[in-house]
Amino acid sequence: MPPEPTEAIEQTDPTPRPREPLTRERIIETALHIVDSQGLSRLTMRRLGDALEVEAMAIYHHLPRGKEELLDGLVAHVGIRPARPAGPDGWRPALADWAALYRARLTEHAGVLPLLVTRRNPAALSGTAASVQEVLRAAGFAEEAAGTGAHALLGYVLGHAALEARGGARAADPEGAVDWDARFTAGLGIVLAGIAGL
Amino acid sequence: MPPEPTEAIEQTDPTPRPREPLTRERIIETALHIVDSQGLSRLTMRRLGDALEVEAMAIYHHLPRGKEELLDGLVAHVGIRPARPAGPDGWRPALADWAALYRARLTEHAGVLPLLVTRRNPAALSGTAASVQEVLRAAGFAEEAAGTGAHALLGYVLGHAALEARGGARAADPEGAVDWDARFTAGLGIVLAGIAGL
DNA sequence: ACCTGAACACCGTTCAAGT
DNA sequence: ACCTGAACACCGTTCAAGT
Repeated sequence: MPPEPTEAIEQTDPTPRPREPLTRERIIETALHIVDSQGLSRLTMRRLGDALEVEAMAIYHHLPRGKEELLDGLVAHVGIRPARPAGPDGWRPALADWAALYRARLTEHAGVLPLLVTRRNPAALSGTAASVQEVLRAAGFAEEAAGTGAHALLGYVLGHAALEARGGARAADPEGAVDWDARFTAGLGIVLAGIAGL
Repeated sequence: MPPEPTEAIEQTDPTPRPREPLTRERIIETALHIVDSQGLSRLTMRRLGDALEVEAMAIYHHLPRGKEELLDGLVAHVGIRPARPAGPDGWRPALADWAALYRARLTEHAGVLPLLVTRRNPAALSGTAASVQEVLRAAGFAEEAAGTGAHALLGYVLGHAALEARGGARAADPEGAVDWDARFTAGLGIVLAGIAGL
């Protein structure tokens, strides 16, 4: 018995099912997957198109500013902001939780870290700093102290994540491995204690 | 009276004088100048060759690993390490001075900041961390405390420089300009006080 | 030893064209 | 509206060749 025609076509044609439609969200998530698995330098519009099963030029229809907009999207995608705490003394655990979570996301997606430092996406980093400052201000800190604390904390988290992500910075410790979790937490304690003393 | 022949040649020939010979040092300094004035993205081997009045391919003779080696050279060129203090209590001013100097270099050459986060040049950042840790260890800190302090301080300096360099991170301060010098010094005080309490 | 010229395999992006 | 194909002006890097 000969095979049913349409079935035979479906088996030989390499792309039988209609593809999921391209969206900004799907493009950025696929790009992040490439960065995580292959590194930032291997994220090209052509390779991204391949991963999306589409020609590279189709991406420009959803991200008119091209690769610039793609990289800005990656930065915004990994960033998170602190939640406003309930009680008046809740700022310290709230910021400690946020810092731990932010650090986890940054080390998880270490490939985007250089973008945080390069991109002039004003909303990304300054918005995060503003949120931290607002938490401190709501807890009763003066404007200037809240600003100092926000930059000290965000700076520490970013910088420590950079040290971790590079795997380097072993700090004269040739044989033993550094316990980065413990080290981050200890440094975080230093910064938070210093902010409390403002 | 007709002009003296060799002089006439010197006036019409566009490249009369013998060029300074190419060296690794001169290549890296010229590259840094391009990064400072035009941005990291405009540093290309061809443009660097133009600036050196040489074909791009000549650079490979002095930097066999090509652009990779060039970028590593830039990172090493802007980095500085803390000096070992004289007295036993000198660690705090010594590290404060170093931090201020390092921050100044990083913001001056903001274009190389992304490279510090990207480059897997193990000697660059880990060597700096090791030097800071050694200053603390020599001041009597235990191994683990010295490591924590070194990473906290270096992390803060790197992260704060990143916040500054992006100009962003205005922290809910739409109208007024941030006094970055004062803010860096205040945050540095927080971190150093925290280290002293270890 | 040091530099050049031509070539290769890539990039990001445009633009007219297809459906 | 959404995607494609061909083209343009660039990249980093190689390699044989010049001096």
